[in-house]
Amino acid sequence: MRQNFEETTPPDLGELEHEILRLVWERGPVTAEQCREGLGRPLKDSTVRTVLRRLEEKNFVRHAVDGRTFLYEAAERPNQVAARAVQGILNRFCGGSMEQLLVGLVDGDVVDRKELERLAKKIGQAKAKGVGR
Amino acid sequence: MRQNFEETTPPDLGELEHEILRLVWERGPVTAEQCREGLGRPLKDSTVRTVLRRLEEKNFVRHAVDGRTFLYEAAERPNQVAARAVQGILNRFCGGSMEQLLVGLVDGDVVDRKELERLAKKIGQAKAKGVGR
DNA sequence: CGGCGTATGCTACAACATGTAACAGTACAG
DNA sequence: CTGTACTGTTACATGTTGTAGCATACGCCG
Repeated sequence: MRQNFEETTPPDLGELEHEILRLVWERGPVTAEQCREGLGRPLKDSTVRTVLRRLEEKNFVRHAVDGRTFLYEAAERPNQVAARAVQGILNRFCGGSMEQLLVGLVDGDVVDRKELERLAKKIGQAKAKGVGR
Repeated sequence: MRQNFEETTPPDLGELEHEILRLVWERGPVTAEQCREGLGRPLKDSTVRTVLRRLEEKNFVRHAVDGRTFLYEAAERPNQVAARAVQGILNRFCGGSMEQLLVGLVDGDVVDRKELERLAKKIGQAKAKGVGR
């Protein structure tokens, strides 16, 4: 009965799932084997495959088929996943108020007041600049 | 092996834990019984007590003793919990870059570009206003 | 004083999530 | 046609969360 507030919260990811997702992000399309090599620990490839499959079920990655090998790539960019996660937090803890959230971030020293202002301004000005999808 | 990235990520909360925590926030110090009444569903009081105890273990609430009754109150305000959660996301998905996070929020339509700028400016100006702890 | 009602403390248990892996099946290289 | 490299399926131990029962303690009423 994992949390799934208003369909926006990504399901939780475990530590290993995270590590592997990170690898997929960093190294573009990867095979399970390449993933396994990228990890610090020596895990069986079946382990890595299982995790990749779960990540795919959760729609964090997809795979293409190259010959008979799966090439995994991320389904979303990290900051989009982050955005969805934040959306969940926003709803859960801040009653949807972005202002409350930002105030919390500043109060909690997650970001400096001035820094936030600067970044927001910067982003605000970079209008429909082709950074997006 | 629940995620606990750099000691900043709050442990996950289940749906019921959330509901109850929300009640504690909304109704100030409450007894387990009052909590139970506040819930929509009819849950046994032992259920509510268990959840409250777990919330306390996770440091989301504390309790004072009034006679032989526990009065639960939140340990942190919601937006502080939110801030810690966001900190975790920031580390996990954005390599700690607040800019990346904000860009994601705007890209993902979690907040409007202009709105973000407006809020940031507002917060930036409300200097050491006595809103804090 | 003794029982009742009300709280708390401790324990339990099912369902699900996650880490970890074995084993089976299958298709291509030689 | 046989081994090798992949995928598909299944399993299992642990930890988390929802949900609750039972034992126990303490003060009040008669």
